Amino acid sequence: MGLPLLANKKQSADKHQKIIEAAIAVFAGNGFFNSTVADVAREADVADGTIYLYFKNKDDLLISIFEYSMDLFIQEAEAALKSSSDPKEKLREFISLHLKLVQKYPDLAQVIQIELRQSTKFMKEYPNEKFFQYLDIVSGIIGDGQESGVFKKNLDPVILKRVIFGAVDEIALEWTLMKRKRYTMAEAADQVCGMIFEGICQ
Amino acid sequence: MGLPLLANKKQSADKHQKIIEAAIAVFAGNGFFNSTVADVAREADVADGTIYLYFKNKDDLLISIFEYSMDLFIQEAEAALKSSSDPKEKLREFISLHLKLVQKYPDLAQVIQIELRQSTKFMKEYPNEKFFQYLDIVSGIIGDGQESGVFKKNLDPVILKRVIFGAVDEIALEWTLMKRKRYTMAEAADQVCGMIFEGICQ
Amino acid sequence: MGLPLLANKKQSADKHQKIIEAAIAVFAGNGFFNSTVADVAREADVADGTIYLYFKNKDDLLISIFEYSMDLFIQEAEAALKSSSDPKEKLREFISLHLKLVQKYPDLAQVIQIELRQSTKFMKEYPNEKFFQYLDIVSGIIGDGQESGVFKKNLDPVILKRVIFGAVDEIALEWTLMKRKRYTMAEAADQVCGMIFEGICQ
Amino acid sequence: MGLPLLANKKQSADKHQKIIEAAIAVFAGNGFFNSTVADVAREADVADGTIYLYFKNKDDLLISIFEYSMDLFIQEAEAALKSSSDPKEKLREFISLHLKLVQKYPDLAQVIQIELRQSTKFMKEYPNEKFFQYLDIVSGIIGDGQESGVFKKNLDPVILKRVIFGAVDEIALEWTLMKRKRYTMAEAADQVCGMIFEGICQ
DNA sequence: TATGAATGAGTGTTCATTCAT
DNA sequence: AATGAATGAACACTCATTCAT
Repeated sequence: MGLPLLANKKQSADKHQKIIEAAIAVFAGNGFFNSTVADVAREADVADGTIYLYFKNKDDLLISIFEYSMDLFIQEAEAALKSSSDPKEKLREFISLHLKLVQKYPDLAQVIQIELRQSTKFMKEYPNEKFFQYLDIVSGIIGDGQESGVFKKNLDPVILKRVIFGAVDEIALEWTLMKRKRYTMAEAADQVCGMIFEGICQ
Repeated sequence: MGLPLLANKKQSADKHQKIIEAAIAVFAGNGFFNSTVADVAREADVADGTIYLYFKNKDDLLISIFEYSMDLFIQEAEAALKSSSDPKEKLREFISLHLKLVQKYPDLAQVIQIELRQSTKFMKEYPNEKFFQYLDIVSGIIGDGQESGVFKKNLDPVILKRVIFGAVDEIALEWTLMKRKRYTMAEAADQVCGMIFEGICQ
Repeated sequence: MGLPLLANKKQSADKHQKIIEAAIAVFAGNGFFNSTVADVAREADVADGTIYLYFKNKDDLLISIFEYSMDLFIQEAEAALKSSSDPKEKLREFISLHLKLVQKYPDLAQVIQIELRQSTKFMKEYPNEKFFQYLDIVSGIIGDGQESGVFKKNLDPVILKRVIFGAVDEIALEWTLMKRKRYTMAEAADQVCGMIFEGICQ
Repeated sequence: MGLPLLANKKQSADKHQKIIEAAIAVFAGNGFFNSTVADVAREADVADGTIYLYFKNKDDLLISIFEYSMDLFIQEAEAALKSSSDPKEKLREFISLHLKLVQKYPDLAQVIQIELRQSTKFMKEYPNEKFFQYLDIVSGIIGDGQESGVFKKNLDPVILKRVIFGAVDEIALEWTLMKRKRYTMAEAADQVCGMIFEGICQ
């Protein structure tokens, strides 16, 4: 009696996951608004109605993708950042990781970067905690660096975290949309780190 | 005989402009997909059908906003950049200008930054020349700076222009979406320039 | 002062005629419902609004075509039927004429045969006098023929006129729609007359 | 487990049929172009969207009516024609049957005769096979009759089948549109057969 | 749980008609 | 008389969501 329940729970989790993954693929391919719930259902190989057993509505599906992916990103980031204690190395690691993740999960990245922003409703109303949590990894590193004297103290971490995220994310976005890749992610990471650390002036 | 024609032309241009402006306001407020053509018509104080006398369809309206705004941005940027010949000053001017423009035309900025990116179709299919033209102002400045020895030569202008644009645009985006402004655009411009020019390392 | 008026009247009549002819061409090509008033205006080389100076509405345009064409058909039929006094010859003449007219005015024929029938409203509500007048040419001939003993007296002219018209009109319709003509109208006229006069039995 | 599926299939077929019948009634009453899909839905007592579960679009509904009715006609005709082997009797049977069918399914007949012809697109583009199949029943009978010497050999079956169909169909059409019936279908059948077999000449 | 047929509100778009010029 | 810009009602079609099975 316990086992079947467990089995069901697992099956249930599997189906939830299956739908999430289907939604990521579908939304990345066609855009959130141009995709139908039926498209997602077909991709996930479930009935339309089944989606509503796992998600409140279509918007909830998008939000769930976001939370799922931010959890994934945060988890991977925290794991990766343990290896080093030097703020500079940590920041390099973070930038490199973000770009790697975009490369590893291109559909996911596209949904996050493009489709999510589309929903003004989402951007304005949804308490975007997970994203701030992700961003705060950056401001944490900056704060540590400023304390230990590695980074300049006159730079405002609130602004800086956005500047760094924006720079890295724009590169990631371009890379996602580019058909013929003109540079590797490793090259891009080097360039971005170079610029952020030392600036562009001679 | 010539005058009425002129008047008509002007009136016609006025109505075109009126619809564009209405669309910017509506799309910024609700998002492109959540706005109806009827909403735009109401805002522009014209009949629904009138929209279709000036624009092919709803998508065309979005694209027109984009072209209109990029023209505006490019024009303002070129005017502003004439004042100085120092690449560093020019870049500072450009960054400052972009942020000022976003502040001056917040609805327009929001449509460009958010609504436009939503349309995967748009991002993937529309030959995004005007945007590249805008971006190329940055790579032009970088190129000049590298030639004259002001900027480091080992940085790839193709990547760099994106990094700079991403950093600036993310700040602009956050500022647009922030309800209670926690910093001024001038402060932000200083911080961004500081980081870009000299880097974040001590 | 008299002349310009006359000239205007003539010009006015010309424009009326021009619109009728444009409407015939457009409706024949695309069907009444798939054609727009603007299409007709363009074809007639007048402004959209001008159509409404000469016709009450789009339906009126169709009815006017019908009346115009039936007048034309009746006029040509009456002229042609004067030449002979033999009912059999007259009927042969009528059949031949109808087919010739369809061949001569294919667009007109198509509008009458197809587009007119579409409008149930028209078929049911419009007092279809002109068409009955045309049909009555046939019953007149039959009546004469029965009186003079050329045609069988036990046939009901009311039914018969329809049978004959239906037979002829179906041939005309097929001929109008056929792309590669497989028989000439003269052949068809011969066959139809042969059948109607002598029947199909050996 | 099998039964519910069967029930569903049957129910599904029922709904398809229900919509077809509603469409026939609505199109016959108002004409295809003057009827809305919502009208059909209301008549069929289903939601607007349901129509699109069974038919591709409004045109498809019209075409489906056509195919449905031609199948019905062909089936009834083939059944009726088995009883006799005499070409003359067979032709009489066919004519009588066509008129009876029009009387039995007046709405259907009207849609076929009138509404279908309206759509130039349909008449020109739709590969009208079913209708030709129906017409070919007539040419088959004629061919047999000519072979067996019952019908004149100099008459072209291609033209003749149209002449006969046109004659019969015009009678049917008039009868459908006539409000006060001035003759019975049986009378009409007799008259038509008399004329077709023996001609109108004394 | 899972299904998928059914729903019906919602919307982009067309076009007959009007009317100020 | 003639224009054609403007109107706004109308409609085909879509799709998120529900619910009986």
